[in-house]
This record gives sequence, structure tokens and C-alpha cells, in this order.
Amino acid sequence: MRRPTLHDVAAEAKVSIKTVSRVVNGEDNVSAGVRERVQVAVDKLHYVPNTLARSLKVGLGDTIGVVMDSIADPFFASLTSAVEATALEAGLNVVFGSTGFDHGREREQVDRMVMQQVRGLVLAPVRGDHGYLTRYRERVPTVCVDRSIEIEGYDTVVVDDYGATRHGVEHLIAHGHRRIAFVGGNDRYDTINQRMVGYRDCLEDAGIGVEERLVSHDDAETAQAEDAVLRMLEDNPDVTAVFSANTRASLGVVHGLHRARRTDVAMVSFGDFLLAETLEPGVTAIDHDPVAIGEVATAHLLARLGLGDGPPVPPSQAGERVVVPTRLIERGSGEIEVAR
Amino acid sequence: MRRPTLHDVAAEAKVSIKTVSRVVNGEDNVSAGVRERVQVAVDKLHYVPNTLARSLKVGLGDTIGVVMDSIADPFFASLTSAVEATALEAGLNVVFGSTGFDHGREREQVDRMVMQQVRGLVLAPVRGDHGYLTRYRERVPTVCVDRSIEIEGYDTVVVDDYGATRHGVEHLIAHGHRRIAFVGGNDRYDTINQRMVGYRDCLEDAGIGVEERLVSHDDAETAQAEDAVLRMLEDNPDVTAVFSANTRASLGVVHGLHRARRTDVAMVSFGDFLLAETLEPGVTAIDHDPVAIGEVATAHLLARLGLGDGPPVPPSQAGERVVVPTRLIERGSGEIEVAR
DNA sequence: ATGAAAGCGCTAACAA
DNA sequence: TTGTTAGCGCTTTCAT
Repeated sequence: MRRPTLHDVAAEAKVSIKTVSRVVNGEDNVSAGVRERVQVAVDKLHYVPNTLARSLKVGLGDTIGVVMDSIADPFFASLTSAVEATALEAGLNVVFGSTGFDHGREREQVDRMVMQQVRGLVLAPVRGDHGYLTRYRERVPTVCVDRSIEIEGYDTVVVDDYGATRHGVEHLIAHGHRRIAFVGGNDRYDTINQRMVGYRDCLEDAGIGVEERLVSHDDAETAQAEDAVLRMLEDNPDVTAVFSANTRASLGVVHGLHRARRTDVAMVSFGDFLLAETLEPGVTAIDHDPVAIGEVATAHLLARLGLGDGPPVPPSQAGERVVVPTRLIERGSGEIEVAR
Repeated sequence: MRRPTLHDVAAEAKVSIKTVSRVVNGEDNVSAGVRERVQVAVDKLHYVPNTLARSLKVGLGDTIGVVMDSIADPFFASLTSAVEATALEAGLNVVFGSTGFDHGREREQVDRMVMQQVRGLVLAPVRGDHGYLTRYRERVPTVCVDRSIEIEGYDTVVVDDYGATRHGVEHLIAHGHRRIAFVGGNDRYDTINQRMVGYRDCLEDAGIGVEERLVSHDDAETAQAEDAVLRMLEDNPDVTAVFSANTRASLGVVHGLHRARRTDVAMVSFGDFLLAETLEPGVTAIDHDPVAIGEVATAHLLARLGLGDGPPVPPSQAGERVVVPTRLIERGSGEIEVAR
């Protein structure tokens, strides 16, 4: 059963295809009688317009693409959800592709989406060469989220990893801590590296200095972070506080502290999570809100597409860097005073 | 700057557009010399094929659609992730649309995707009339996930909400519990209603009987569930165990029990969550694995599209109902014996 | 091995 | 108000 086309509807209603097109698209210059007849034919045949053909003709697709590490990651799930909600208001569909942290797959996904004629792209870039993107610059406005790329000229929406981490570490220092461990690092993530630098600079500037024995590496995942924090506390009994560099690691740190019954150890988590306020004590967290990032990024994209409030922004003007504010949510774990 | 087409490449390479098409599609009947020349032109012009035009001509799109409550919900995020991974292997892109539990929006999303010529659909149906789907039956294979619809003839992949709940409640009974509260209900969700029935039947069959004072209603969200469990324990001091009917509610129940310092109260959660094993005691949970649901559903869809292992399955044969197994993960909270 | 022509379903431009 | 024509970028069919 072939799907009906404008032609079929036109034959059924005994009008020209253009008239059907007018009715379907809600144009007003059609007489009520004809409109009615066409509508009946449309309903009878269950006609559904073919947006592929429409897009081909008009030269503009009706989708935007979202390329992320993994949609299963709650952070990116929320981000994507915000993108979808914002895009929907502008009448755009969302296609999704995950990279699995693989730069080659990122490129494949982007290429596929460009072939699919996406109007624009929201991309959480994997580290690597993004030169391939430049050929699309003029045609497919692209906004990077969460992380930036090594080349100029792309709008980017990030949080201030460095500054927010300094804020978190300062918070611990303000509560008397001097031996602050860093857990949850991973060289693969530029964002986490920024947090590491923030941690180091903050301690240096506070005149405390960094002790490498307190810095754990390559333990960004939950299980690794749990092991790491247990080892850290074992090897360094003088540690009084832990800064966890990412959400997944924080879950492990929480568990580790709990298992070791170290309610005396303070903790600040970079990244908020669902049960953070449910735990006892609540986990003090730096909230980097994926919804805000998604909304801001999509708003930028829509502006570039001329679908925002203002006029379309030409590609030549791209390259803006938006820093979405973070906030430190005090819940108890970060306000534990150092034991005297 | 117009994007280059086959025409442009053909002109550049001084061949016909068909030859370019052959090279781009990797057909073999092209001489090495010409192939080389075309390839150079493709690279020089940064030619990217237009899959919209291709799909229009071929009559088949290259995407499947996923329609869910919300991508921000971890359950559906994982499910969608599994769908994407499976679809990608078959060379299909994924478009995503959320319903926000609104039946009207479900229909809008489905309609949009059909217009976009999706090859197939994975749908978590919102309760309501799905008659509108039948017109697409022949053209767009559709698999329902997590919930079924009121009409026959659609493949459905669900978990055994009823049976799994019975299993969970039996587990509590086996540990001596008789006063088992039910928290986290919500009439809007058929799945949760099934769980409620399972709870009731299980208690009846065990000769315990249902006491309505132990059944809380309309508290499916975290904050509501927390209030509900606190009220429940206050009003009914004889309660020794709680069955939480959904994951979000479980977070509230955990918090509530914690706040009330009721480590003597047993708990089983329908739905696993990230910190379930991190808490003390670990939360015994019925795991309904979204990844399994997503994979099975997509495999079914691909089979219907003729992209699976076997031959394409005609729409007339649709209507299969797959029940993905669940398991009860014992972590401690469900094994608390009743206080004597 | 290569090419010319037709047409997928639609809309823009232009008649009538 | 309604209809005709051309053509979006591609693949298919049928030459050469």
C-alpha cells in the first residue's frame, strides 16, 4: 500500500496538487468549498505530508542534531531534554547521536547529520582534531556545549570549571581544612583537567601548597573513586576533606566515606546528584546545571538560524563563549569543620 | 555559499553525475582513473551527499523515531541509549521526541516523525486513544515499550510489573512481614497500577489481606513519597515493611525512613537506582532493565524492517508481546526481618 | 565503463 | 481563487 501523495489527494478531490498543497499548508487563498473538499480527501486517504520532499524543495531541513558522549549519562540526558524542549518551540525536530567518547564516532555522527541536512548542531566535543568541522561552518551553525574545541570561531556554552572548583576548595579551606584530597580525575576529560588546575591554583594561592600524595588520578568512575578514597584515607590519615571532581566519582566517594565510617571527613562534589540531599549529611555540591546549558546553547543556535528573537547571526560572528554560572549548594558535608 | 551537489562535483571532475553517484556509493563499475578524479573533486569541494534527496528517491528514510515521556528520566534515557546503539549498527539514525505524559503531544510527535518518513517507531505510549496509529500500521512498524496500548496488533516489550511486584512482596512476607505498606502509586501510570494489583493479589493469596490504611495513593514523585512514608509510619506504627512502586518514589522513601531513623523497617523498591547499593543498608530492588527493553524492542523493529537476521516480518504478524525478565537484587533493606 | 533522461513529492514562480 | 511548470538532489532505467 503506497502512501498517498499530493497527487492522490488532488485526484480524489478533483483539484490541482497546488490547491491541495495550499490547504495542507494552511494558506488562506482557497475558497471554503474547495478547502472542505480537499480536507475530506485528506482525511479519507490519511494523507500525511512528506517533509523530506518539502525540505528538499525548500532547501532547509527541519531538524537539529545533538551529539553527546552518551544519552544514558544523566547530565547529557538533561541537557538533551532541554535542547529538545527549546527546539520544539521553534518547530524543529531533534536527532540524536552518541560518541561514546570516541573522536572518530563523533565525526561519523556529525557527518551523518550533515548529510541529513540538519539545520544546526549542538555538540559536546570529544577531544581531538576538529578541523573537519570547518567545512560545515557556513552551512551548519554549531554550538559546543560543556567542552570547547581547539579551534576558534565556534559558539561555546560551558561552565567555569576552573573557577567553580576554586570556589569549592576555598569553601573547604574556609572551614579550616588544609589537607584536602582530590579524587575523581581523568586525563581524558578537559573539564576535569580544568578542575584539577583550579584545585592546584587555589591551594597554592592560599599558601597551602599542593601535596601530590593527596591527588588521585584516573579514578573518574564510581567504583574506582570508591577504592581511591579508601586508599587515600588509609595512606594519609591526616586528610580532613575530599574534593570530588565529578558526579560519578562522588557516588563512590560517598560510599567510601560511609564504609570507612569517616563522618569527620568533609566533602565537596563537583556535580550534583539526585540523592545528594537525602544522604546524611547532605552532600555539598557544585551544581552545573545541564538544563541551563542546553537552553542557552539552543537559544544561541536558534539565533544563528534566524529563529530567535533577533535577526539571523552570520557565521562570521560566531565564536562567542558563554559561561553558565554555577552555585555551591551547602548541604552539610562541605561545612564539616576540621577536627582539632 | 551553496552546498555542492553531484552536479558540481561532476562538472569539476568532467564526468556525468551518474559516475559521481557511483563513486560516492562505492559501486565497482568505475575505472580507477575516473574514480580517482572524482574523489579529488569530492574532496576539493567538500561534497557531502544529501540523504534527504536520496531517501526521497529511494522511498525509504534512514531514521527511526523514539517517543518517550521524557529523555531526562534515567529509565528512558537508558532505554533510548540502547535503541540508538542497536539502530546505529543497522545504519539508522535516531530522532527523539518527548511527550511529557501528554497524549496529544504523543500524537504530535508521532505524526511529525511519520511526516519525516521514519522507517519505524519505538513508542512508550501515554494512556489514551491510539486509534490514530492504525493508519500508519502498514507503513511504519511500531513497537511499544514499557507500556501497552489498548488496541491489538502492536509489538510490545514490557516487564512483568504484576509478577515482579508479587515476587517483591512475597520476599517481604518470607521475611516475616505482615503489615506491608504500598507507597509510590499514581493512577496515571498503567504500569504502576499493575504493580498495585500485584501487591493486592499477593497479600490476598498469602492470606494476609489488604488493609487500605497501608496503601498510599498519588505519591509517585520523590517529595510526595517522602511525605507519604513519614505519614504512613506515624499513623500506622505497626508497619514493618514498605513496598515502593517506582524508582523516584523510592528515593523519597529512603530519605523518609532515614529521617525517621527507622532502620527497622524493611523496604523493597520497584526500580533500581544508582545509589541503591551505596546506602546503608543497601536498597533491595526489582531491576527492570531499560537496556534490555530497548535492545529487544529495537531488534524487533529491525526484524520487521527486514534489517534483522531473518526476512522482513509483515505488519499482519505484528502483535507479539515480549516480557523482559526482572530480577530481585537483595541488598539488605528487603531482608530485614520483622521485629518481634 | 559511462551517460542521458525520467521522476521521487513537494513548493516557488508564474500564469490564467 | 485556481492551475501549470520547473526543479530541489538524487537514483533508476535504459542507452551507448
